Amino acid sequence: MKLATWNINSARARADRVLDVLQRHDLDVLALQEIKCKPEQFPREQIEAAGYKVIAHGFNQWNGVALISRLNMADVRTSFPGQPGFIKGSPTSDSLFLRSPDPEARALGALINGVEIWSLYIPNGRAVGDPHYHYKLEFLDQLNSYAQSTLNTNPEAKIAFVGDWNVIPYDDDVWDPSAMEDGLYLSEPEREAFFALEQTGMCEVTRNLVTNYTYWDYQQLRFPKNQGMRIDYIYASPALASLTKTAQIDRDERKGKGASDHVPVIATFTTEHSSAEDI
DNA sequence: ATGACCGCGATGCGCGGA
Repeated sequence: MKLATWNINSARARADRVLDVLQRHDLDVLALQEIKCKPEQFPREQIEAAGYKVIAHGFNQWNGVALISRLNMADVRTSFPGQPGFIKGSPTSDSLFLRSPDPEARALGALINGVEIWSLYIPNGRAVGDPHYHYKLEFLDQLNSYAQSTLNTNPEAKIAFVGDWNVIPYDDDVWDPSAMEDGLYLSEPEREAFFALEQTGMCEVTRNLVTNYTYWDYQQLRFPKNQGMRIDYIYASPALASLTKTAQIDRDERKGKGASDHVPVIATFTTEHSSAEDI
């Protein structure tokens, strides 16, 4: 199975690039973040004509996630158990948290070829100590709890958490750590919440196979100067991680007019009944 | 050139992104 994750920064503005990426990399599954539209606005015609199924989840111009797959998608869910919501004016205290009954469109899961795949858009956090920062940490903590309980029930489960994590795990994952406003993305609580997934057995599978950034800001010539950040990752459960074959980043996708500020992160797994090249 | 923010909805800017 060839799986990619990509923060597309508007599906409508980049419909042609989505189709290009699907076909250029011969993807089985593409998880998108920041589609910035409602499901009925998603540009699905060309993609479906190319033989893919599309599931989109979005409420408005903010956030939004999607799954595109040439394989069947079952058990679709638009939030994970415990996923927090955000209510404007929420207190910063962790104990008085933010549990809106309607989480934002930041998670979409489906069972594809025996793998439970989640397209995830972790909250930005805005600033250390901001209510959105606590929201971000709670989101990661609840995702961790979900992984833990799922793997407790079935240690052999094949699970993939893919997406835009908005965390810089190591200082080498950014061109200049001091450039981050007040240390957002690299604060210890954010890193601890990111790495806590490893304690459930989940493993980030691109770390040792590629060294490249996945995001370059549109401003200040960040891409030509290669001043980027590596914040898009693929976590896999033990049963899936052991099947990892390759990982890559499509850096060329950042070039030219009309690029997203993120590039696709791609991994292949030797799962059964998938594309011919996986045999 | 890989090149000097972008997308969205609502309008003539503000918000959010990172």
